[in-house]
Amino acid sequence: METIPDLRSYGGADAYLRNCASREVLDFLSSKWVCLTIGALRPGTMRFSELRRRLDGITQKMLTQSLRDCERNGLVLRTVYPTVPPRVEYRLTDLGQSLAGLTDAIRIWSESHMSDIQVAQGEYDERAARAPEPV
Amino acid sequence: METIPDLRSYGGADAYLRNCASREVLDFLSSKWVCLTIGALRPGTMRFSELRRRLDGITQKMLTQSLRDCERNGLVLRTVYPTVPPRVEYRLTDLGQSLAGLTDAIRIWSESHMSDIQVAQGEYDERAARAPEPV
DNA sequence: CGGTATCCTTTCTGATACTG
DNA sequence: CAGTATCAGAAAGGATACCG
Repeated sequence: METIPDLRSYGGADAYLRNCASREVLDFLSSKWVCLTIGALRPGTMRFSELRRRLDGITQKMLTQSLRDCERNGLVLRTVYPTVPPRVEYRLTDLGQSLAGLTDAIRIWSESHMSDIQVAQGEYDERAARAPEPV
Repeated sequence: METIPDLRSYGGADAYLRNCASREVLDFLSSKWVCLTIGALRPGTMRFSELRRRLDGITQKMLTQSLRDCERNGLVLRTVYPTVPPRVEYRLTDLGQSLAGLTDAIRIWSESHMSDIQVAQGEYDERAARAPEPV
């Protein structure tokens, strides 16, 4: 017989609680390059240098770190071919694939609502500048 | 007649480019508390103190900052009732609602795949400990 | 109640140099 | 090619005190 402790969240996990492990997962997914890294790997296998070109502005260090973290969390698989020079390929695991659709949705939302947000920012800043304090 | 410049991304926006404004939007959505803040407001209006209790572990400063940023980006509406003591209510805008489903999906993924990730971490760390360097 | 302001620590990030 | 190592600056985040 199985225990089903709390069906409001999954397996008792609740990211709103500070000590729940899912909070750490969410924090990891919120790091700067994870969304773009996962998204870049979604179509298929890529080499390190290909990823570096795709993720415009990323440094070697951050790409390495992002890929290592993704690998450690089971999202990305790293394959080294012992050639000279070395060839290293990255691809999503099944777990990574199950996430990629969701992160891509966030990225596409960012792209498609970019101008809405710019308008909102402009209005907010103008209001803030016009009414610094009610004297 | 409409101009449709580049259909690979939305309105020409491409978060993979470092200077595209959508990159900033994506970075903002990747900040630590945004996902939980938006998610907490999804069911309806909430007061500051209610949010603070819901987002376990958040400091007053970070909640204020997160809400201000969301407000500035047009995701959240802030309403002040000039009573004593003051009553301040927060709710999602239509733009915020259009995002909330996506961020909630990420949070739920984190909760439902938490144990998969913990297993992956354990395996990765064990491999790293067992093969520190091929001598 | 719902904040601001300040200080301080930690984490993140980038730049640079070097390596098998 | 695909990293690692180190350093320094920037940014994020937290603790605390105070305010209308």
